[in-house]
Amino acid sequence: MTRKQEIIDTAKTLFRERGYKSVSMRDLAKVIDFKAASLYNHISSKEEILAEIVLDVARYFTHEMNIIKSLNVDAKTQLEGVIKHHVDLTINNPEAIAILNNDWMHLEGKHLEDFKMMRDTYENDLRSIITQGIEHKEIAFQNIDIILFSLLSTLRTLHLWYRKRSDLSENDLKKDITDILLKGILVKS
Amino acid sequence: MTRKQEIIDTAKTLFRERGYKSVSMRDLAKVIDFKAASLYNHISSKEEILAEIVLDVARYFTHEMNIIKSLNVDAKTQLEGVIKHHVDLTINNPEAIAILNNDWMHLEGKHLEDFKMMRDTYENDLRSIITQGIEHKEIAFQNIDIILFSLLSTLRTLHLWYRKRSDLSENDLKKDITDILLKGILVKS
DNA sequence: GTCTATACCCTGATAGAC
DNA sequence: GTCTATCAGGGTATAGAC
Repeated sequence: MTRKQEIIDTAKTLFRERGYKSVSMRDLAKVIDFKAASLYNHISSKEEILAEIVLDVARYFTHEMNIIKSLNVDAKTQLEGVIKHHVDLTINNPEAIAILNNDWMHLEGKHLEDFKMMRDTYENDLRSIITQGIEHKEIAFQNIDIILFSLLSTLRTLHLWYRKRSDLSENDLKKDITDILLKGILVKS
Repeated sequence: MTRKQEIIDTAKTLFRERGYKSVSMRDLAKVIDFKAASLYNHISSKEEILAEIVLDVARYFTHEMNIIKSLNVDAKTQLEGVIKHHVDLTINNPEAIAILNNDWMHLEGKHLEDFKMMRDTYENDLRSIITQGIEHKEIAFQNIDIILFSLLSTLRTLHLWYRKRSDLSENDLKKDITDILLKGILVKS
């Protein structure tokens, strides 16, 4: 692991616990037994650390969504795929998801622009899947935005709950979350 | 409106937009055409402003939950009541809900303790309602914590979505949210 | 690549004149 | 009750020795 990666990993933990704005470069340096000035040999600014954390996850979500879109399967299967990769990421990188949720607003300039673009594209792609599901009568409930909102609310805050209930196996979690999110949406078959 | 209330109302807007830690007392003072020092004639610290905002909402939720518990109605009706007062508060005080979600961790001492106590009590009350619903066969899905999590995730982040879709009437929002949250949980009748 | 020293600015908060 | 002046501390970041 490079020094830069060590800095980012440490920042992930601290940013999640206390929030980006509440963690100083001195705090960060202390954890890895450095002086704050030394951090700047590996990163160019505090905001760069935030951007690496947040944009990395955002790119991952974008990538996964593109795979799902390319599969040419029905809406239900696509939604299952979306839920699956949210759960995967929640388990493998909960800090990054928490930071993305809470501190994306502290990105600056092009980082902020890129983030918003990826987020909006992701939401639009998901909306398209839902619309398709309604057209093909796979989805019963008619209000597209409410479905979109309800799905994303649950998936984006999953990390808060997995923390308390990490005794749940990955597979059980996937099954239960998929059940509760889709059974209310899908036409009973 | 007292001066103190004016300060708190202004803080609500700023804290929501930029986060508690990113808003300085000078920022706050500037908006209401004050010098920062003058704020301290009305409030004793920055954290007191946060506490007033957050604990106010927390007390409101606690109060509403106590009313619902006292009603002696079935679980479905109780859940509808919970959803209703979340929607009410989202429409009437979205800033406070956003700040509660994002910045409660910056409360200190007794304020922090009180907040956590009220939050935990609320979650336990809601869990009891769900448990009761399962026992009385009103609720089909069996995993109590997943139901609790899914409900609260959606209700707590409703403010993010109402902002974008404030064209929705209050009643339509209540109906649609109640539908999507309960139809997946309740036994088809 | 890490350190010490430090620049420069912003922070919450207080003292005391008016 | 508002102001000016100020304090003590902490923020990000850089310069330059080693």
